[in-house]
Amino acid sequence: MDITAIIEDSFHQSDFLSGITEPQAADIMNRGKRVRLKSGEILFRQGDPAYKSFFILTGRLKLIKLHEEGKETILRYIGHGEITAIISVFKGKEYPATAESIGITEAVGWNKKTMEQLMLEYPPLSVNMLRCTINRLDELQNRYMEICAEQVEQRIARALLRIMKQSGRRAEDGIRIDFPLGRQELADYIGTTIFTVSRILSTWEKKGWIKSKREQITICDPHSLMLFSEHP
Amino acid sequence: MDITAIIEDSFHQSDFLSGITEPQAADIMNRGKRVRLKSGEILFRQGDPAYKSFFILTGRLKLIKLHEEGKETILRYIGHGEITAIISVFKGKEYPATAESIGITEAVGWNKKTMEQLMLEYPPLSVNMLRCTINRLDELQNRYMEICAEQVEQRIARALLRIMKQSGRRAEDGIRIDFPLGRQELADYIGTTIFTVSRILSTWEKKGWIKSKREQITICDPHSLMLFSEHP
DNA sequence: TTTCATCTTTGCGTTAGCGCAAAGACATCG
DNA sequence: CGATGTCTTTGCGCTAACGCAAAGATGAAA
Repeated sequence: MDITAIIEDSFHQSDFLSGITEPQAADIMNRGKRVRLKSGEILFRQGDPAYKSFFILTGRLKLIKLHEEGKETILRYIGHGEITAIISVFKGKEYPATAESIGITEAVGWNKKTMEQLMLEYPPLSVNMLRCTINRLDELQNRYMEICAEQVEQRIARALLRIMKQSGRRAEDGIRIDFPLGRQELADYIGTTIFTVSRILSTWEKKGWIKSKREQITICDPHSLMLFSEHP
Repeated sequence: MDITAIIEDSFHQSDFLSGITEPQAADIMNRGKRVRLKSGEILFRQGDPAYKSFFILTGRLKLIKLHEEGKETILRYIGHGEITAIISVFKGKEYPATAESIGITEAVGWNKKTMEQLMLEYPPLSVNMLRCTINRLDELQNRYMEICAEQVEQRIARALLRIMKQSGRRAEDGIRIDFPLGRQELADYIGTTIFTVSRILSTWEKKGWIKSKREQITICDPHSLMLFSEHP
């Protein structure tokens, strides 16, 4: 896919580029370094010095935080038009998490110096970055509250709905999550085990709320799921 | 306490004011509205339109997020030199949480317009706000990972240590958390119940790691607690 | 000092969810 | 096509933590 086409595509929905004209966006993208990842490659690794921020053009990243004991937690999925690792604009920081591609993924990366320059030239960028960060904080605050206050079943419902909103595509039988999402991953996203996720998805499938294959989930009845997530 | 003295005090440790000179800080503070709260008053309420950001001069806030079912989660404690509700610089947002004072608390509040003006006049402010937000996101990502990967006992240990770092004061018998912190609050902070917290603190008290009175905790042996939090 | 409200502790029964094991389903590759 | 590796399901026993109840401690107010 050609970069101008990609930019045009990302352009209209990107929070990061709001207030930026299309030619300006093209300039911004051209001044970063293009990265192409196959599926499952690591873009940056938790603990490494954070020297670049990235903007997703196509594909998707999974942001994973590793616990000492080996368990991993999925902080979020990052889709096209989104920015990540903003932390690199500050000195001496490390990446707080690992980013792994899901499917073929293209991104643009800027180092600290370039990003500082861009922020000077395009003032909306700073504010956009602040807004993006605040939105993520807000989302995580909600998830934190949920994990504190809700039972596993309810949290899985909310997780599915959240991921559906961010990455759902219409299919004939419902709304399909458009990237491979295994039971273990869902477990790592909400803080439970693969067994519990599997059991719960099974019961929902019997109720007709969802359909699922290996690493593939379709929500057939979002309404019921939503009702349940609010009044389990 | 006189405002110039307060500013001088906050000044040297405030992430929000880094890169700002003392007279500039005084100007910034004078252009906001001063607020004085008794203990337990609400500064802003979750769901209300977010029209002001606040900087804490003295005292402390508790940031609480309410769940539908009435359960509340404590997102963080905000001490002097810290800023909160940055979200108010964006249009049409609501406060995502409630801020309640702990002890007599003084703050400065700026509305969107004033804050925008200040950000133009003092460029470091934007970057500082971004850094503050990123730091908070980072802290919450850590807590999220912990709640996903660790057992209650370990999480209480980490919570105590975290709060100790942020609000601990030397006392003869250890490091005392310098604001009233009840068992229920600690439970709301890490996502457990008052009973479990009470039981665990009791065992630690028997081991001599902590001393505790009503709403008052002193960490006598931070080292043991830290070892435990890492290798339970 | 007594009263009252609030906070804390502890015992005890219950349970949601964990974690292992083993079998089944599915995709990939030679 | 069979073989292999990965993902998923399900049964089963277990335990960490919950949640109630009731008693005890503490501080503030009257």
